[in-house]
Amino acid sequence: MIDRIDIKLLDLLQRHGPRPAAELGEKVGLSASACHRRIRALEAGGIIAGYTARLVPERIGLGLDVFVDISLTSQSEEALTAFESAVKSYDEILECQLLSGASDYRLRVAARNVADFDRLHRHCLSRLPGVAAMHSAFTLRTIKAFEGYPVSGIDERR
Amino acid sequence: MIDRIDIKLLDLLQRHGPRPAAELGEKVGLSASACHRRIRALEAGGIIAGYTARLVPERIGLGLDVFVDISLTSQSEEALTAFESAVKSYDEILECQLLSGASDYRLRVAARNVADFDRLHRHCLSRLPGVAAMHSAFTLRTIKAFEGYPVSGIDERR
DNA sequence: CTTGAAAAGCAGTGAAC
DNA sequence: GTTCACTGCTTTTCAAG
Repeated sequence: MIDRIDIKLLDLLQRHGPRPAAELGEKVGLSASACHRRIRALEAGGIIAGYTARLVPERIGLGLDVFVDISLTSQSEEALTAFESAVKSYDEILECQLLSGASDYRLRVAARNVADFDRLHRHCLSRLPGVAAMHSAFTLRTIKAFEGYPVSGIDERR
Repeated sequence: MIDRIDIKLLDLLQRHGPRPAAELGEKVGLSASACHRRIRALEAGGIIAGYTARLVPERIGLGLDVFVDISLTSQSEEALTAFESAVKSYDEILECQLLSGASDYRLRVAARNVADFDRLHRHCLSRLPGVAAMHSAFTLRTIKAFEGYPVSGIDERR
């Protein structure tokens, strides 16, 4: 269902967005309309969820990137649900996963600076329900920022 | 320099990508060309780094999301540099940060499944230079996936 | 059923106000 | 910041493989 050309397309789309489809077609050796059809198919097939602008966090004043690991006092269905819906309601929480291992949840938070993180901590993190312990780790330096999934290996992976 | 309209624009661009600028303009109360000019200014100002297609990892066979925390045997300049350039060379490593706290580095890795992660572990992680200890945490469930920075608070943050 | 060329429509782009 | 006009991309159509 997904062939080499689709993989190339996905790679280009991840790197450069939906810029002139004709150009994309040229790069993968496809006519403009054929390329257009494939992209629409990838969108319709739920492989492409949508398109976004990649913002530079420093340039919008969000220079501090923090991981917050949290364990809960209770693992009951209600406790998890309450915690998760609180997490979803805060825009400042960028990501949240339930992890294997020691801590239960890992959040990712962006703040302007340490003082702003303190504000976030009081205003948002401390209001999350059922928190037993919280541990923050600051990003000192980003070696590699997320820039898309490795798509070239899809065929080997199927 | 960045006003309310820019903030609205950034928010829309993060959510929906660079889709018809005329539509964007309408939503923020701007003519098509005024909107276009603002977007170009945001791009030229380095606030917008580019555009990407958001892929659904499960649909490209990458159902397993893993954090790998790593500490090094040496903190020397050379050791850090060697480690970091190795990290950058592997496409399978999606992200990498230098963190405060116990572990030195945190990587994020996407794999097809547990067996594929094992392959990655042997083929890529174990080849990183100067690793003293490695600890992996699997994402059991994603409560909130990254969908852009909270842009509405920028003006308060300046 | 799929592909590519061409036509029609519409959005992006720049100049003038 | 807006209007207008033009260029060029996207999208549809249609005919051929």
